[in-house]
Amino acid sequence: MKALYNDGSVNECEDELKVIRHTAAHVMAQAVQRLYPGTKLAIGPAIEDGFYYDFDKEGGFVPEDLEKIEAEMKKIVKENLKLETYTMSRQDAIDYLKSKGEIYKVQLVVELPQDASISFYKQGEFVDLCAGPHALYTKAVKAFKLTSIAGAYWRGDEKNKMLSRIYGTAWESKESLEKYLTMLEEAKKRDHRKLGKELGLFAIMEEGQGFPFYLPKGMILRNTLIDYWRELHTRENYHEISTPMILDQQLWLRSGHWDHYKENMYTTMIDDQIHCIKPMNCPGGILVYKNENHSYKELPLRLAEIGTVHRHERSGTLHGLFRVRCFTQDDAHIFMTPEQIPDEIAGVVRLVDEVYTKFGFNYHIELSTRPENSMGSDEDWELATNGLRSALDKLGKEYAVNEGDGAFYGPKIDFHVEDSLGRTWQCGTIQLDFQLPQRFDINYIGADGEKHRPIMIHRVIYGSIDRFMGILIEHFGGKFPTWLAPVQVRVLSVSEKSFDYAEQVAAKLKAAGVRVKLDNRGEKIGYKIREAQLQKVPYMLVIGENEVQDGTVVTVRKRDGGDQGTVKLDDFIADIQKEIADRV
RNA sequence: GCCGCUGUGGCUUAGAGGUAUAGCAUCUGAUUCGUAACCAGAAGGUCGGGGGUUCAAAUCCCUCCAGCGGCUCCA
Repeated sequence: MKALYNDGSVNECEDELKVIRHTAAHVMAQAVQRLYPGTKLAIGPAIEDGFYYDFDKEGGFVPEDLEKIEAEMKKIVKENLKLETYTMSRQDAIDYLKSKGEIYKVQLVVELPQDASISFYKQGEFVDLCAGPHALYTKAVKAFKLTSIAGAYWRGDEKNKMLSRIYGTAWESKESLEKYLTMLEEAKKRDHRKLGKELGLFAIMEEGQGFPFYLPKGMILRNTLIDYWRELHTRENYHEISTPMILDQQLWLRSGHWDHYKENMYTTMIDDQIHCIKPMNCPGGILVYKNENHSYKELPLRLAEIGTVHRHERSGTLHGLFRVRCFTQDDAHIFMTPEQIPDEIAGVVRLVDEVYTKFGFNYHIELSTRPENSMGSDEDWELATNGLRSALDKLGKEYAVNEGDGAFYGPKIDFHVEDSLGRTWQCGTIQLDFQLPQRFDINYIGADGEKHRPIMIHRVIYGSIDRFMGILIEHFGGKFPTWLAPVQVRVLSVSEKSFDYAEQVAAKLKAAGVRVKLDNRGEKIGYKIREAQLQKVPYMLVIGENEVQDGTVVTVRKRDGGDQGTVKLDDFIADIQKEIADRV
């Protein structure tokens, strides 16, 4: 596709969708200004999957406005206006925008570098300050839909005025648009908040905003994840500990959390002394390390903790299990010598890879560097950042760099998993920390008999077990593999004549370590199957007179494969036990 | 926190100033049935909380609470 660049040239564009979406944003702004004269424009970029434009309009927009705007946009597309571009001198641009009352655009021009070329794009009566590139004609915007209205601060700063943002999506063809909208529908069906309710996994109540309740079935899923985690960490020579939920404020002053994280911490008074509900497990882990003397021979020392933390997140940011105020980390703190850094990082990266692969996730890695408002010296930060970088390079892992997104005590490697719908979520992280060992003055005795300072890694694999569960629910759409399924088998009797045998079958399965539920209600078999299907139980065993007569067989129905025919109960048990043990 | 929208029995939902809809789930009875919903009946709601307007409020107004979308993508 050819695009119009702001030097006036027409060239093949690199990113067709981006050009279409950016032009769609202009078409939308044009439609809005036609329908609601006096509406001021802020910014309107192309984004992933679509575009938005921020408007300053008295009274904002209501949902019905979207239809009107969409209709006007279709008109503009049909008019097939030609896009033109031209530049203005700085002062002319400011004067022009001022004359039109576009105060936000004026501000944008004022903040542009002195030597910047100030370009405008024009289509019909509509003119917008813009760097382009854009489509040649408005008809390029042929497949679009406005999706939502939202508030957004001018320049993303909450001290500024709240503007009205309209989001839309735009594609190169009607088919792609349809496909995208279908994907959105599918994502909605898989929403973990919806499935969590339907499958009886967890609940969030008004009485505890951001504090999830786990229901019996959710608890099975959660414990199964923890069992798997424990097995791996035992194998990898981690030592599991548990540290208190509430600790004296002095600890948090020393760790630096009080300075850097105070607004997110809950506190409580104990005997007139401020105590903090832990928002992180690290200070506790350090106290455990400090509890005794250590030799270099013990290093690396890997202390793991299934640690529940509480953080005050702003009410508007809460979201199901993805963003909560109480969650449990599969945490570990590794204390080591500087020489051990590369191997330890590599070990964690391999472990993360093993776990994510087990769940069928693809993932990508990001390296986050020093943020503003961080503690420690430049040298330490550089050393730590290079340590992470070289570990990743040595492993040959590809990664993106996220400048300024590190923790306040050190740089980090983040793992972003991609679910079955192609969305990504940050889960695992490895953080290198030179600060806390200093602050707590921890050390080990080296081969030279002298004290040395260990280096510390903070790492999680699931991240938050709660969030990971939410991701798993959406990733599998509630259809968990057998080893994770809260109920693995439902035994369904056809009629009263098979109640007794059904009960025996269920008892045998239970004894074999299978999570089984017996359905001996006086309902038709079709009804029982429907309910088991809706609950997404992997296996259903239909028990009727045929099975009773033989006395050793069951008829198997699979959640995804339907009727599997009749097999020996012992064979079924052996197969499902293997499936569960292999965690496939 | 901020902006916008929403809030009706456990769940999904009708209702837009005049006595609270329906389906699913629940309970009771009947049915004994072979791969996604058998039939009949019953019970269940101070319409998110509080305040106001009105002869009369689920419905209009104020306020608080909660949920949802967004506030990161920078002409």
